[in-house]
Amino acid sequence: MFSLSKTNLADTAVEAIRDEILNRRWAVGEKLPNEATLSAMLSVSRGTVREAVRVLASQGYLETRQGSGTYVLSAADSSRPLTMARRAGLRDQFEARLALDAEAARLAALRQTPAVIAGLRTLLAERGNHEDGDKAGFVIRDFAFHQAVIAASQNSVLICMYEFFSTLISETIEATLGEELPEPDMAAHAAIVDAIESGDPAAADAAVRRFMAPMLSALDRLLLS
Amino acid sequence: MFSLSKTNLADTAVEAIRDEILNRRWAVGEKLPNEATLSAMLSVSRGTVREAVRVLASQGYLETRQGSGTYVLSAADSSRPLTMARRAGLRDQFEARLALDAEAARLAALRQTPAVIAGLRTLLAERGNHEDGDKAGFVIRDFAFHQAVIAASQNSVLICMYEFFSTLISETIEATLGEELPEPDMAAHAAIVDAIESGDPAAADAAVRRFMAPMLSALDRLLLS
DNA sequence: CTCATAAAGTCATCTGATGACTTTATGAGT
DNA sequence: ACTCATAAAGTCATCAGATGACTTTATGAG
Repeated sequence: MFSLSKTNLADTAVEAIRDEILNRRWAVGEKLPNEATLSAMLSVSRGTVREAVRVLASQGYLETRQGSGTYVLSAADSSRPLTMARRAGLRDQFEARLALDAEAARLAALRQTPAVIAGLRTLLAERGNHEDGDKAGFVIRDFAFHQAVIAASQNSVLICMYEFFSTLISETIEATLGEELPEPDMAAHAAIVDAIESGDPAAADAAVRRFMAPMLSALDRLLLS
Repeated sequence: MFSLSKTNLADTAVEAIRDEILNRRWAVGEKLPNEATLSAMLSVSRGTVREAVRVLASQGYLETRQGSGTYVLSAADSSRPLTMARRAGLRDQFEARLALDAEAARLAALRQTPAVIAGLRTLLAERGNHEDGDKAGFVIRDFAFHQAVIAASQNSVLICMYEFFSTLISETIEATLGEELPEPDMAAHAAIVDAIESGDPAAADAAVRRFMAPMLSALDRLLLS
């Protein structure tokens, strides 16, 4: 976790410059000192400064203009969204999942076909029930089912969002196992598929909310105690 | 949009190496040729190769081990979700926005306070109406209002998702201006705030859906014609 | 005051060299 | 044969200096 002294100079330089940017040492649009000066400030060679600057440029913090200088492009922490989301409370994670799952179910209901419904039922059958044994495998199969619901929405942006936050979502699934959270049973899962098959978006939305409700209220009870 | 020939050598090297990684030229865990060989392969100096490798290492593709070599860490395209989402159809983008906005409105209704409601109304007043003049400024102010609704949900994951896809969302807002899409007026925006103030999550959800419905159906008409 | 031109400033790239670390080869001792 | 310390080779990390390309600023003639 810590990288005190064991990291190389270039990475140290990246950190140093990034910190200065985030601390608004230079305003957005402002020009940084030239490479020679930076190299003197950080006590590293110009080549090392260039490696650091190029990394920060590739991450959107800086922009170099040949013949002119190096400029601050943005002081926004681009990696913050994901890391912050990971640190967020479980309650927040469930609520965010609900937003994606519910909307996807709505769209899936509007666009359902017999083939897709059959695919969902197959995945549900393969998923089986959780029996303390293969926890990791169960998480994967459970996630596959939920991902298939998202895919059934045929909305590429939702699919991307789900993929982007997939590690997060796997963690919420994992959290329900082995904890005091009620793991939704087969019937609750099947209800979602049934609602999608009915073609009624509101019903599909409601099915997902009924599915998540026990977990959320159990979570509230845990947080209060 | 294209950067044919105008790009510098180091960026070209990054592209070249990244492409080879994504095309599985080297398996995950496999060692790349050493710096001297890469520099010969790409016809650039060793320093340029180092800059490229360090960028790819900072993005999680490569890992360098001093004294040993450079290894492929992952062949997964980490930027795919965002770029794919950007390429998605406008309809998909609106639907995804609806998922986040609707759920955020629900939560905001549950957690509303007079201060937050007042803040939303202030933002709405500042936003004003679109009058052909300052298009960029209007987009920023409109986005600020929608972002404030998300913030009112007090859900950090939703806030992160919104921030992550903020460029996408700005584009959907921009798309409604100057196009044949109906731009929701002040009353439609105010209705969302009113619903949140009422404290009824279902009403807040419905308000957002009513808000988006005209845009979605207009979009459908455009796509059919 | 205008504008072409020179000068200065800065990044882009190359070359060569040295140090640090890792991996592999070696060979003596058992 | 086997073990293991040691040497050798391979590789990345870093530095220093030099040249070219591009941008910005200063200059001076008209």
